[in-house]
Amino acid sequence: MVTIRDVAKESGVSVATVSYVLNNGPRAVRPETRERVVSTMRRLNYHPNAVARSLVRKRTHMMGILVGDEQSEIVNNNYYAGVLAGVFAGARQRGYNITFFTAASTDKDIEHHIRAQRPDAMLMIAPRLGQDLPKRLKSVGVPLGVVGAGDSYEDDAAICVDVDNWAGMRLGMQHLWERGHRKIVYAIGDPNQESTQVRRMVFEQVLREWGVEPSEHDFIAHSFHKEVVYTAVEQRLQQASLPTAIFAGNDGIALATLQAARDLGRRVPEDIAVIGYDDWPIASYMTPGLTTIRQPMHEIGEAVVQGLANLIEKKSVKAETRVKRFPPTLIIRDST
Amino acid sequence: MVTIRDVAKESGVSVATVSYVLNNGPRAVRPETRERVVSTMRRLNYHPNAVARSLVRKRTHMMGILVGDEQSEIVNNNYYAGVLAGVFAGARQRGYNITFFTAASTDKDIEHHIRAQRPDAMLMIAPRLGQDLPKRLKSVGVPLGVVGAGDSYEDDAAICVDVDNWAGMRLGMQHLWERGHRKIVYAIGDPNQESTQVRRMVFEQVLREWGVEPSEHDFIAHSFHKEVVYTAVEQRLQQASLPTAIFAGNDGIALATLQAARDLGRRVPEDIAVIGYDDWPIASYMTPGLTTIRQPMHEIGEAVVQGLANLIEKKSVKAETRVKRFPPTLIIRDST
DNA sequence: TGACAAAATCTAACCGTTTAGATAAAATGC
DNA sequence: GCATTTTATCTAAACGGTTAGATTTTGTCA
Repeated sequence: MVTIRDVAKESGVSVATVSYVLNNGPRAVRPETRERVVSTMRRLNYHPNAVARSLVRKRTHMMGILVGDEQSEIVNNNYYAGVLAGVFAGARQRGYNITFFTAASTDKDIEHHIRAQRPDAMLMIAPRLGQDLPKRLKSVGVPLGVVGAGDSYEDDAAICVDVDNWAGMRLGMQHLWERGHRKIVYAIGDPNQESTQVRRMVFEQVLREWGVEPSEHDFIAHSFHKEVVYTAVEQRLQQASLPTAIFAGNDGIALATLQAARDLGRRVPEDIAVIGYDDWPIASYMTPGLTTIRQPMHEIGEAVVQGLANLIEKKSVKAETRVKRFPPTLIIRDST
Repeated sequence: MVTIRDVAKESGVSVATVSYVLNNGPRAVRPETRERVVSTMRRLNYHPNAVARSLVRKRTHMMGILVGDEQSEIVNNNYYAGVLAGVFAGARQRGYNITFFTAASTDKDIEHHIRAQRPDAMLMIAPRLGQDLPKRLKSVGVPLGVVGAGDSYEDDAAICVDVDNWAGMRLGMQHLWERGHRKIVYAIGDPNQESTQVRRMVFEQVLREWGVEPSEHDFIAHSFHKEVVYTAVEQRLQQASLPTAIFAGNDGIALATLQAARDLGRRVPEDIAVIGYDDWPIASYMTPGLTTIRQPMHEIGEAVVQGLANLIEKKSVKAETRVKRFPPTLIIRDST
C-alpha cells in the first residue's frame, strides 16, 4: 500500500506538503508543486488512509446505528427501512457512512463499543421506551439523533425528528368520523414503542371529544407481530359491541387486520373499515387498497442526518432545528 | 478521553504491559500486575480506541456494503432486507460491524472509498450484472462476498452464496404442472439482475422438456417496479392465448400481479394461478395467500459473513466452501 | 541591491495503539 | 551460591496521516 511518504519521496517534497495539497490547506502550496504532487499521487494510485486520518482528526465521518438481538426490524418494519433509505440519502449528501454496530447486547457493551469505535454520531430509529442508552451516550459525548420516538428522548438526544403524531391521529379519526364511524377499535401495536403511546393518548382524547369514554376494550393487538395481530382482531370481531372501524397502529398491523376480517367473511369497508398508519409501499396493493396516514419517512431520515451533520460540523444547534415534526398526510383508498 | 498511557502511568507500568493485559498476549504478565492494571482500567473507565488499533493491526473489523444512488432496495426488496438481517446476525457472531458506504457514485469513486476506508471485506447483495467493481476489488485485495448473483461473479468474488435457482425454478414449474398448468407466463423482473437470467434459462429449459418452444411472448414485466409489473400483467391478460398461470420473479412482482388480476375481475387461482419467489413475510397475507419458492434468506446472509470471516481470520479458503448453494422450498398456499 | 514581509516548504511532534528487541527479575540446575 | 535459562517488563519504533513552529524561498519596495 502506497503511503503519503512514498508520494513525498517520489515527488521530492516533504510529507507536509503532500498533506497540504491533499486537503488543500491549511497552508498554501505553489501551483507547480501541487501539480507535481497531484500527478505522482495519480501515478502511484495513492489513496489516503482514512483510518490514520480519523486517528489524528478525531472524526470518523461515520454515524452509527445499533442493531439489536433480533434484526427483524429491517425486514418486517417498513417504516424502519423507509427511514433508513432517507438516512442513507442524507449521509451521502453530507459525506458520512452509516455503520451498524452489531456486537452489542447489554447496555454496557454498547457503551463500550461506541467509546471504542468513535462514531461522529449515533442514530436510533423507532426506539423502544425506557432505554438508558441516550443518557449514556450523552455522558460519552457523541450526539444522538432519534427518529420516531415523539418527544420522549428530547432531553438526551441532540436531534429529534418525527412525524406530527398528534396531527396524524386526528387526521385519521376525523376521516373515520366523516365516513360515519362512531365505534372504533385501535389495534395499537407494541406498547413499548413511544409512538404507540402518543397515538393512544390522542385517540382517547378524540374519543372523549366525541363524548365517548375510552375503555381498555377499545385497544387490541399489543404487538407488531402479524400473527398476534391476526388472532387479536379475529377474537375482537367475534365479540359483542362490534366496532365499525379499526384503526391500525401501522400498515403491517393493517395488513393482518384485513386478512383476519376477510377470513371471517367480513367485507371491507362495508362491514368494517380499516385505516393504517405510515403508508408502506405495499399499502396500495392490499385488498382493498389501504387508507392510511402517510409519514414522509424518507425526508425524516434525511432530516436527522442533516441535523446531526450540522451539529458535528458547525457546532451550531439552532434550538428550532433540534426538534423537527413533519406533517402527515391522509391517503384515502378503498378500505374506509 | 483516557488513553493507554493514562492507564500505564496510573498503575505504574509501561504501556506495553497494559497492551499485553488488554489483548492477553502476546507476552505473559504476572497475575498481580494484570490485576492492578485491570482495576485501574475499570477505575478510569478506559476503552481502547478502535481507530488507533485498526491503524496498526490493519484490521478494521468491519465489512462494507455499497448503497447505490437509489437506496430503494432496502425498502422495496424484501429479499435484500432479509439477507441483510442474516448478515447482521452473522456479523454479530463473528465480531464485525457492517458499514454502508454511501459516498460512492462512479466506479472509481467507489474504489477510492474502499481503499481509503479499508473494510476487511466487501459485500454485494443481489448485484446487477456487468459491474466491474468485483475486478477492482480483487486488485485492491479486499475479499468480496456476493449474494444472490448465481455464479456470475464466481471468478472475482471470494465467497458466493445463493439459493439453488435451478432447483427453485424446477420446484415451481413442477408444481404448476401437477396443478394442470401448461400455458405459463413468466413475469420476470429486471433483466440486469443475475438471478433473473438464470431462472429464465431454467424456465425455458423446462418448457422445452414439456414440448413447448418458449417465445418472447412468454416473458413480461422486465422490471421490479410494481407499477410497471401491474400494467404489464394487465396488458397480457387482455391479449389472446391467455396463460393459465403466471410465474412471478419475486413476491413483489407476485403482489402486483395479484392486484392486476383482481382488478380485471379474474379469480386467483381459478381463472389464473400465481406463484412467487422468495417467500417474503407478507406472502401469507396476500389475497389469496401466495404460493411461492422460499429462499432461506437469513441463512444465506449469515453464510456469506461466516465465509468471509473465515477467510479473513484463518486465510483458509476451502474450495468447497467458497461457493455455497442453499436448497429452496416450495410453500404451497392458495394462489395455485 | 539590500532589508523586510509574505509565501512556500521542511522538520518533527503527535494521534493511540501494537510489538520486536533490550533489559531486569525470577526460577532453575549443579 | 553462582551461572544459566526462563519469564516479566520496559524502551522505542512503527502504523499513516496532520499541523504547529522553524526555516527557506520568493516577492516587494526604497
